[in-house]
Amino acid sequence: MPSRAVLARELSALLKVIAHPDRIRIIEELKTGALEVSALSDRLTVPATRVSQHLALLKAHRLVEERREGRFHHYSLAEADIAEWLLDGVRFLESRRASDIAAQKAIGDAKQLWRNGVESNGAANNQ
Amino acid sequence: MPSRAVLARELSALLKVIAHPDRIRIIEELKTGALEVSALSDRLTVPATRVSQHLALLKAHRLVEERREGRFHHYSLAEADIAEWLLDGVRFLESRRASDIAAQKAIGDAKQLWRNGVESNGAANNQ
DNA sequence: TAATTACCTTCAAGTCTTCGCAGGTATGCA
DNA sequence: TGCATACCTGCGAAGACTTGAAGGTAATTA
Repeated sequence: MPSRAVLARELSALLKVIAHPDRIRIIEELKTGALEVSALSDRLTVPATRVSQHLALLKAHRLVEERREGRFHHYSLAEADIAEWLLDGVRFLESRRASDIAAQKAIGDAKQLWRNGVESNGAANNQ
Repeated sequence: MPSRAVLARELSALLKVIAHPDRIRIIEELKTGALEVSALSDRLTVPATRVSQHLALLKAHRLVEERREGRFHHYSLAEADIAEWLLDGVRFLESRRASDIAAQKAIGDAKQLWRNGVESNGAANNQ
């Protein structure tokens, strides 16, 4: 009987692991197949040391798997679902961003009206 | 043209906001309707000050909305989608936990066999 | 008016994360 | 054997997050 509190702790631990720009990009890059550290380093333009540290963390939480071949370490997603789920998050974010831009425009329009001194306008009593 | 890097930064910022046990539980509680601070404090058994601080953060990122009525502040989810999305994450976690328990049981069984010295058993060569 | 309730904000301490660097290991090649 | 490549690990500084305490505000009640 995993209590809600326990589940929330575990989920937050998982989210914390994912919640880093570099690590999100690593997961995205690995969605299309395994890559080695240097390749990821190039694609993200992030020092290989840092990539390696991120990968160690992702691996510790079993989000990626390591396969060694000679001196190369190939990393791949341990669970493809997670990448899909992440992508849903991106979609959510993009729709929010779109509405942000609309809201920004509305504010801009309102300011424009205000500057022009159109106080006879009935819709000017917000805040 | 939001670059991948920018999107990854924004998504990680959003995930960081969500990635806290208390805040995950707050989002879960609000899924069924608006609640005031003291009600959340009771349900999570977390000091009201802390709940208030979490809510302020969630509100700043527009994950929740505030409606004031007398001295009560009712909070509700600003975007229902996000709760659904979170729930997908929980499901993912639960399936992973289930397989963990299975793996754990397999290890336990193996240890049991090992203790009993049943080395003639063909299925005893996992790690 | 004074007290109470419900909530908010600021602050300081403790903790956790991130990052580059220096120094390691393991593999391959000459 | 020596050297280069590909990667890893430990360390410490800088910064971010979490938390309770103290001291607010605003609305209700006596």
